[in-house]
Amino acid sequence: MRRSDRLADIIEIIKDGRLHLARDLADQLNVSLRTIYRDMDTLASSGVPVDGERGVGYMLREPVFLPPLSLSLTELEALHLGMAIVGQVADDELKTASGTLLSKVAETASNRRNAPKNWGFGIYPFVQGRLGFQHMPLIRQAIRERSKLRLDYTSLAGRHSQRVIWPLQTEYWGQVWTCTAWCEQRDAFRVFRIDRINSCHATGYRFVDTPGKMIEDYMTGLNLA
Amino acid sequence: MRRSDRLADIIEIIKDGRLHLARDLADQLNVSLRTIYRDMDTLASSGVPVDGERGVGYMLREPVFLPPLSLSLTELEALHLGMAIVGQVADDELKTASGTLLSKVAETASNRRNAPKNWGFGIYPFVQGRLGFQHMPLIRQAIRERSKLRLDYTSLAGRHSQRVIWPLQTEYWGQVWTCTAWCEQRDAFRVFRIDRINSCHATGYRFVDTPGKMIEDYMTGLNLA
DNA sequence: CCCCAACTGACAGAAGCTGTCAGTTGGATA
DNA sequence: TATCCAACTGACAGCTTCTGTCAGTTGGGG
Repeated sequence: MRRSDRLADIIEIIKDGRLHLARDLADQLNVSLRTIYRDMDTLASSGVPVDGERGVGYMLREPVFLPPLSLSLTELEALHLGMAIVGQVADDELKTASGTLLSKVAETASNRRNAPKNWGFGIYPFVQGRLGFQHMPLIRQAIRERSKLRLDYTSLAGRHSQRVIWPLQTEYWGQVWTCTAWCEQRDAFRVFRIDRINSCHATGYRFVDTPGKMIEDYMTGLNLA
Repeated sequence: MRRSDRLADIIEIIKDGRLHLARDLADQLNVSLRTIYRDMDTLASSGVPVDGERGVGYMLREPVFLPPLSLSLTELEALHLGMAIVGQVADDELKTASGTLLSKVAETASNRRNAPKNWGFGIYPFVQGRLGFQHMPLIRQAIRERSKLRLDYTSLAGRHSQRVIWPLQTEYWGQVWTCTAWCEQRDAFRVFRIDRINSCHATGYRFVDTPGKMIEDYMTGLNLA
């Protein structure tokens, strides 16, 4: 087995985010412990964000690593269109992310033959107004971490309420963003318009995926076209 | 210099899409011709789409290669949101591309710690109806290749006309797609609603970027908010 | 037919990789 | 405080791989 292939294998293995001992990697790849340490050194010097801690093991630092991808022109166009739209309809956090993502791709894809300066997509503001964007980063984080949120909400009918919700998913409807959640007060699924949220805070508690209270359960209860 | 680094360099060099002679690469990288041939073999066996033709040189086949990217969680979310929207508002070609792009990313990013099955975004159809999507792949191709198109068009006012246009850019307005082009008949920029295009064919002729007739010129003529 | 430049095979010397061994270090646990 | 763990480091010899040289072949274009 070529050394470079083994290095790729190591990345593949530790990419699961779990802890890995050099000992285990050595066994798995049929090389000596010393070789693993040398490989880790090589990887680190190539910019792979691998952390080794004495007495603990190896882990990949947060950023998710994508191996070399080969994208077709159309896929690149889809990417550009998607990021252009996200840059228009999403909150600042996602806008920034769409920009940095594009710049990472562009940096490496730009010096190809006939690289277009312009990707042939123009996106003009088609969602305007106060959309409650300020709450979206917190809500997204809560969805990721399964954190409960305390909402101060005013329904479309004008009714005011306070809820503790388990945020499951955000939806984009072309005009408004909503958040589907399990509501502890109503003990049922509820969909909240994000622009109607007055305030929104993490409670500090987590929730756990519970059958009957997961986004899949909500989806199956719907009959979409 | 490590061999694996040199292989990366070779990819970097030929990624410009131009023709490269093994001789030149050898000079540039300070190795012998034979070594370049061996490297090319290694690259090909690793799946890099490099084409060598006797008497001609080396070139990278179409698909654009992205080197390993490191994306933050938020960037991955932006990507998922963008592709979800593209999957709703674009034509079949782009829809498919958004799907394959996501699957390529998912395949490699999915087995990370706490990989979400669901990315917390729901996108519901917010653009419906007959939008002239069937013309969009052709238009996009024409923009890429700078091909003139012959249109059969019905304006919103109901006026029927035939045009030869230089397609420059497509725009998405949240409800409709348009194409901005230089119109040979009017000798001016025109914006066409794609859902009002009755038919659309390549003329077989190309146009060349001409000052005053490029998308940048059109953009500077606008005063966007 | 010739030219070009990609390709192939063989071989020996150089370079890099690997395992073994014998350590050290920093953090967590007892 | 001592002990354990597993990451780390340095040295060295043997092995593997890479590399340049040389002497060819092959396929396409003029």
